[in-house]
Order: sequence, then C-alpha cells, then structure tokens
Amino acid sequence: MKKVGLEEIAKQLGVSKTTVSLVLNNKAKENRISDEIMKKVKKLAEELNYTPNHFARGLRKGTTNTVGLIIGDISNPFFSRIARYIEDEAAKEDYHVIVASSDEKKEKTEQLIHILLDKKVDGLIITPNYQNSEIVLWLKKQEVPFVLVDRYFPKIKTNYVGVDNGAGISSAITHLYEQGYEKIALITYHPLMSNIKERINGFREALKKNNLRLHNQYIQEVSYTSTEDDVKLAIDQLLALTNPPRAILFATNKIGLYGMEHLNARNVRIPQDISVISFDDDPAFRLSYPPVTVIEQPLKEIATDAARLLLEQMKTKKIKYEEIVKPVNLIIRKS
Amino acid sequence: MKKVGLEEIAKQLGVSKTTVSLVLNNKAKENRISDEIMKKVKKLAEELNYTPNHFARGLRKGTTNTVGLIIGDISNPFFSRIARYIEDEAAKEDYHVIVASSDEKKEKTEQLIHILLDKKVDGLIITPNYQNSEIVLWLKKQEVPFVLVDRYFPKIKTNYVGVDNGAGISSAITHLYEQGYEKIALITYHPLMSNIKERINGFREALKKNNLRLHNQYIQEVSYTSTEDDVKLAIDQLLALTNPPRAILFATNKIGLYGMEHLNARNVRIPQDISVISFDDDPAFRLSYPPVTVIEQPLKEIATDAARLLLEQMKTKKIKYEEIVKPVNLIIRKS
DNA sequence: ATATGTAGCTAAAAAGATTTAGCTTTATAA
DNA sequence: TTATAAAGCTAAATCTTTTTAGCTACATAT
Repeated sequence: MKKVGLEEIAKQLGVSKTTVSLVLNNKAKENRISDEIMKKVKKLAEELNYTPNHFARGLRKGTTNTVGLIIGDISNPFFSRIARYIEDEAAKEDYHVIVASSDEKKEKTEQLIHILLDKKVDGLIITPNYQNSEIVLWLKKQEVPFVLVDRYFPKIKTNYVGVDNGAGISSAITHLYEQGYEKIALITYHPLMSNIKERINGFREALKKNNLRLHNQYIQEVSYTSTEDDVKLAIDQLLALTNPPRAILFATNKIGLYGMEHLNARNVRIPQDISVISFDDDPAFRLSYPPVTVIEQPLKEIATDAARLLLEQMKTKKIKYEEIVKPVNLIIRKS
Repeated sequence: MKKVGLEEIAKQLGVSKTTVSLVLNNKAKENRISDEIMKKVKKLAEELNYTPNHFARGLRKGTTNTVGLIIGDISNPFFSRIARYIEDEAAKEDYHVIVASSDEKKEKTEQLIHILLDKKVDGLIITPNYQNSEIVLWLKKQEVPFVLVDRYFPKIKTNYVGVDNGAGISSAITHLYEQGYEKIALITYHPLMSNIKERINGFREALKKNNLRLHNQYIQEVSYTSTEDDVKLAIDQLLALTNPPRAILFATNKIGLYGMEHLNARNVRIPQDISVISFDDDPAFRLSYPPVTVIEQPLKEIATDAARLLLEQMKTKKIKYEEIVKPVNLIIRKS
C-alpha cells in the first residue's frame, strides 16, 4: 500500500501526468481540459486518496504553505497561547505553522531562522531578541515576509504587532494612585528590548504625571538567565529599604510569578502590606493568593493580527510595513 | 545572493556534483575520494555557507530528520513542557520537531497525522485520544515509527511512555489517610483514556487497601469540552452532600486549576475545610493559596525517554515495542 | 486549397539532491 | 606483455511535481 502519485492516476485513466496535475491544481479551465476528464480525474484522485508529494511540489514551486513561528519559550503560557492562536488563524487559509523556541538567545534565534528558511517556510513570525537587529535587516534584504510580535526595533521599519506598553503601566499606576498608593516600585528586565523599555519609560512618565516621586532604588532590574534568583533578591532589597515601597509592579508574567511566590514565602501580606500588579495575565494569577491584578494583553488579537498581516504579505508580494499597536486591559483582582 | 547548490561548489572546484555530495554526506572514505579533494570541498562548502536543499534531499531520500509531535493542547503547561524537552532531546541528534495540537479530538488527531506524514516526518510522538485506536493500528500497519505518550491502548502493542497512575493516586490517598482524612472524593474526566482509567481504578483500589469506604457520589466525572463548568458543578454537588468529603483529589492539572479557583470562590478554607491534592504539577499550584500538594509526573524523563525510543526505532528500523512506566512523585505542599 | 484559429491534450524540462553503475588511470600479478 | 585489481572520480538515473512549449485534429476564413 504505497503512496499513489500523479503517474498512477494518469495511467489508470489513460491520460498524461500533466492533465492530472492541471486538474488537481484547479487549472483545468484555463488549460481547456474537458469537463469530462476533469471529473474523472478528481473522482479517481479522491478514491485513491491522492495527496501531492510535499517535496516534489516544494522543489518545483519553492513554496510550502507553511509559516515559521519563533517565540521565546513555548512553555511560557504567554507564548504558547499566542502560538495557538496563530496556528488557528493560519489554518483558516490552509497554512501550517512550525513553532520553535529561541530561549531569548541571539544565536538560537538566528539559527532557527536559517533552519526554517531552509525548510522553505513561506514567511516568519518572530518575537525577536534585542540583539537580533542584524538578522532582521538581513531578512528585509532577502525580502522574506516576516512580522515581529511583542518587540520591535524602533530604528528598523518592519511589520510589527504589539501593545501599548506605556499605557498599560500607566493605567496600573493610576489605579494604584487612586487607591492611595504613592510608593510604587517596579521589578523588570534590563531595558534591552522595546517592550521592556516602553514599560520602564511608561513607569517613569506615569509617576511624573501623577506627581509621584521616583525613588532610585524602586526600579530593580533582573536578568533573563537568572530570573528567579534575581527576583528574590530584588524583593528582599525592596523590603529591606528604610523606606520600602507600598506597591510593586512586575514587568512580565514570569517576573510576577516568581515575585508572588517569594512574597508569599516571606509572609508579606498582599495587599495589606504591599499591593501587587503584574504585566501579562497568566492562569496562575487567577489562582494565586490573592488573585493578582494584571495588565492583560489581548493575545488572541495580537496573534490573529500578526498572522493576517503575514498572510497578506505573502499573498500580495507587496512589501509594506505596518505597525499595529493594541490596547491593553487592566483586570482588577484582589492584589 | 541566491542559494548555492552542489553544482556551484562542483563548478568552482572543477569536480562533479557527485563528488561534492559524497564528501558532504561523509561518504568520501567508502567511495575512495582523496583526502585532498575532501578537504577542499568541505572548506568551500563552509565558505559558501552551503546547506542542502531540503526538498531535493527529501524527495530523493524520503527522510527529513524531522519528527512530528501531536499533543492535546500546546497551551497546557503539561504538554508544552513535554514538547520542550522532546525538542531538546531530538536536537541532540539533529532532528527537528513539528508540534501540533489535537484538542483531544479524534478527527483532528487523524488529520494531523496525515499532514505530518505528508510532510514526511520520519516518526511521530503522540498523546492519542481514546478514539484513536484505528489510526494507531493503521500506523503500525504502515510501519511508521511512533511512540505514544501519557496514554496507550492496553489491547494494542505499541511503544509507550507514561507513568504509574495507580501508584500516584495511591500515594496521595495514603498521604491523606495518614493525615487522618477518610472521606475522599475524586473529580476526574470520563474513564475513556488509559491514564484516566488507571487513576480511577487506582482510586478505588487505594481506598480499599486502606479500608476506606467509597461513597458513590464521591466520584464526579467531568467532560473535556466543558471542563470548567462541570468542575464547578461537581464541587457544588460534593459540598451540598449531607455527608460531604473532607478531601478532594483532582485527576489532572486542568481539573485541579478550575477546582481550586472554584473552591476559593466558594470561600472553602483549604485545608481546614477540605484538603486538596491534584495530579500533575503546574506552575500555578505553587502560587495558589494555599500551594497545592500534587502528584508530579517526571516530564523531562518522560519526554526524553519518548524521544530516545523514537530515535532508536527510526535508526535501527527494527520494529519492537517497549512500554516504559515511570514513577511519580508526591510533592507535599500546604493543601 | 491554404491559412488561421482554437479546443484539447501531452512531451519534456526543470527543480537539487542522492545513488547506481561504470569509466579512466595507475599499480600489481601472471 | 597482458590481464586483473584498485584507486579515484563522474555521468546519468532517480525521486515527484509543476510548467512551458507545442502538437494534433478539426473548424472557419480567405
């Protein structure tokens, strides 16, 4: 029971491979294949369960109906949910998605891009690392259709879908201020990537706007590679200040999760002792004690927009760059 | 700057494509290509950054150094972590992984299997749906190398990697019993898949072993498609019993998460009013109030074993079926 | 009667690698 | 000296599909 090819169908019907191919690619009309033969071919192809050989087709056509998706880490719900929504959207147009994790590393991202291009994905969706500007420029030069998600490079014109990070932080701070909190700290990654930069800038600006004082030690930076330890340290340092903050903002879900865990371990009462808001909703924030107020990103819309933008690029072959910024949503819980 | 092929290298060195191909496939020795030429070819290939055309190679060889992974839902940490570990293990042997979500649906699983096989993945790792026995038999007949993970079909001999579900439940019940709990309930999916079946059977047996009475209403079944609502309902029903349970076991992380959320919403004090243990560790269980005691599956080992088993199959071409059952680990927290 | 057009189909090339079968050339044996 | 073997390489087939260029047969126009 080995695979049937065009040849098999052609032989059984006494026509040429060409005819069969034309019919099955819906080019019968424009090539004046008779209706009669068309129907026969379609019927037999169906019966024999014909599916075109992916390689032969790829080799000849150079396209694959596949898009590559490179994200930071598939085991982070933020990324995995985006991946899921992109898959769904792509499937609507009969595209498949190959997902790969970069671990937020420059080299791994570059390597994955090359691997995926070798596999002849027709386009890419990428959450780039801050060091990936070279390869992004290279992609532009190669005219590979691609869309950046979550982060972008202000100096490079690209397709991009992300959120209004500044407004998100601002709404959180306004919310805290309205609740009477004035001493607000931020635990964040280093401001290397655009999304983080915007969050930190948003933090400074929002404090200013509300006439709140920015204490130097209230911004704590942690690293990607030792996030958990750094977050613990950052919290301990904030708590040990002679003038400790009354509220903490976490810049991402991962920081927020480690942060909550450590605050609980330190028996800090939330929100009585310290109030907490995290960027990114995460399933665990609903369950935690107390449920955490979050700045939620509209993941489904981000993913859908990114997919649509990419598919449009690939189809029209027109190169144009669009930047889509989505609003975020403050979900007020108990923290 | 278009891609270099064998031809280009051959031309530049004044040798044939064949020679270049043989060298780059490490078949120089057995084909008596001189060391001199071998080195030249390798050097130039490196310089020109040659990578073989994936399609041409696939078309000719019929293999792709790619494995397909079909899981329930990539956005569930249980699956996404498995996916991640499988990727890592496969990468060690230069294999790539294509991941796809079945949504635990029969048709989608079958469709994905066909799509992945069309793309000529060299093997498959699958968490099958309970209705997938046909396609599993078909895969066997086609002699496609594959490994089942998390669930299997007792009546079909296959490669399988999973955990000792019965022992996991048993250890949880023993733990509860030692803490003085006697009225223990279970919220689970329908016993359609092997893992769930084993958990339910494990529940009954462990109760018997500890001489605990099994109340009929203490086993509540929920469905895959309306898990959240069903869990809420199940909990409400358990709470409303004239003789309500003192402890609840959740059969999976998803059930456990919804369960905890609802217990908190109902202001049930944990563990004072009701003690809780869930199968599967989940990041949220560490953060929740209180942190949830869980039966943890050794995800990394499961994934690694599955990958190794598959790679071994693909290499040796020998058909043999191995069933690997891993021990689970009770992580005692505060619930 | 010849040219032009068109309907309906097909032969053959092309894509880029792998692999088979075999061709030179030189060394060794008879 | 001639036959045999071995070393070192290559031409051509092959994988399956898409696509180009064009063939055949019949109808219509000149």
